[in-house]
Formats: sequence, C-alpha cells, structure tokens
Amino acid sequence: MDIVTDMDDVKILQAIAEPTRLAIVRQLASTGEVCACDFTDCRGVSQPTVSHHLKVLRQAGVVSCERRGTWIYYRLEPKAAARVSALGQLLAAGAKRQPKRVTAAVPARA
Amino acid sequence: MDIVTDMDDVKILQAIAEPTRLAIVRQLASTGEVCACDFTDCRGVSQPTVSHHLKVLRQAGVVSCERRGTWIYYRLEPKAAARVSALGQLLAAGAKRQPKRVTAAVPARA
DNA sequence: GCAATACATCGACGCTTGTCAATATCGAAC
DNA sequence: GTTCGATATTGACAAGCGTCGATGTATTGC
Repeated sequence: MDIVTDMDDVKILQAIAEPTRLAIVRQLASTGEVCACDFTDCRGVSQPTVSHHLKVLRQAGVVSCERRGTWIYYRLEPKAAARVSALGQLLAAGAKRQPKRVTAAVPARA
Repeated sequence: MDIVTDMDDVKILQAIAEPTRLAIVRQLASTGEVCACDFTDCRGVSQPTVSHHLKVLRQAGVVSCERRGTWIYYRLEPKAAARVSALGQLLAAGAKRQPKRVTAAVPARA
C-alpha cells in the first residue's frame, strides 16, 4: 500500500501549479498549520473558490485536514512534500551534469 | 535582470505538471542531453505535440536547446531546476514542523 | 427546538490546454 | 537550386480548469 506512481507526481505538481494553491501551500509551509477561514480572508478569492482549491490539494495528497469544533485546520502532508523534494533534487542533479557529448553528434536511435 | 517572482515558480510547475512533459524532463535529468527526435519516438504522441510540449518547457525556462546540424539537442536549465529543488526543500521542512498548537484553538484572525 | 457561523457542494460560465492533420521553415547533401 | 529529413507553426477541436452565486451540511451555543 505504499506504491507511488509517476501519475501521483503529476497530480501533486498539478495541484501546486496554480497561484492561489501555491500561496496556500507556502503559507502552510511557513506556519505549519492554518485554519481554512484564514485562507479565505488573505487571498482575493471567494470562499467557495478556496474550498475548491483545498479539495484539489486534499485529493492530490498534498494537504490533510482535521476538524476542531467549528474550524478545520490544514497542514502539509509529509509524503507529498518528500516527493516534490526528491524531484527537485533529481532535476538539480541532472542539470548539474555537464553535456556529455560522448554520444557523438548523432541521436540515440541512430 | 535576475528578479524571480512567484509567478515564475507557477510557470515552471505548470510546465512540469503534465505527463508527457514530466517524462521529457525526467529523461533529460537522467541522460543530460537529448535530441528532439528521441522524444517523438519514445512517447505515444505525434511530432507536433512533442514540439508543442518542448516549446512550453522552453518558454517556462525549464529547458534550453542548441541546434547541431539537422538535430536540436535539449538540456535542463539549472536555474529552473534550482527553483524546484528550493521549493521541494521548503515544503519538506514545513511538513516536518510539528503542528505547533501554540495558537490555542482559535483561528489567527480572531 | 432555533439562529449563527464555518465549510462543502452544485450548476453554470468563460478561458485555457492537449491533441492532431496540414503546412511551413530550416539545414544538409547532392 | 532541388530534394530530403528534422523541427516548428497554424488552425481547429474536445476536454479540463478556475471562478462565482446560490444552496446544502455540520457544529456551536442559546
């Protein structure tokens, strides 16, 4: 029950690749835990829109929530954060690699 | 000329958040440099579609290309890779943070 | 029970995106 | 210059996405 596919990565990235949702995630990363009502106030979007974005983030496994009385608190999901971190390091390592040129000037398939 | 906004991050994430483009980027990260024609073969999409995806990645600053004769070689752009890496580490650090609970059980805006 | 608050869902609307067939452009080799 | 292979661009289409107003659900406190 721990298999993770590439499609999960796409889902996570899609969830983060939107201005409002990235702002939400950034706020969660800096604050640790945020009440849903705080997102509604800080961004210039309506309450249903915030709720929709939070649902997208939830379904992608980027955030999780916990109800405490009237309020619902959101926090980052470590597994998703780890996936993004791993991908970032993969890309950074790949970009550092110097163009090898070992493969002559001919495409791989020849 | 080195200012980088949050919108750039969104652009980069949007570019990567698509199955075919993520596969392209992953291949670039592992191989270091790939000819455009190799993408056309490996994925189940047409040549114009690959060209379109490469354009999106180029405009987002995720990849750069260099012409060598008939072929065009693509590679990862270090700056974009660094941005993804930085965001990933930010999220990982934010997710590790234990729910503080210092803010009682009342939302921030009170 | 009722009213009030916080959040989710629904339905509809424009806008964007991924895809392809057709066509154009560019460089190499003859 | 012409032909050929590699890549880019165009135009069109369906599908997906972000947004909001209206409405529904759930919890608290009276």
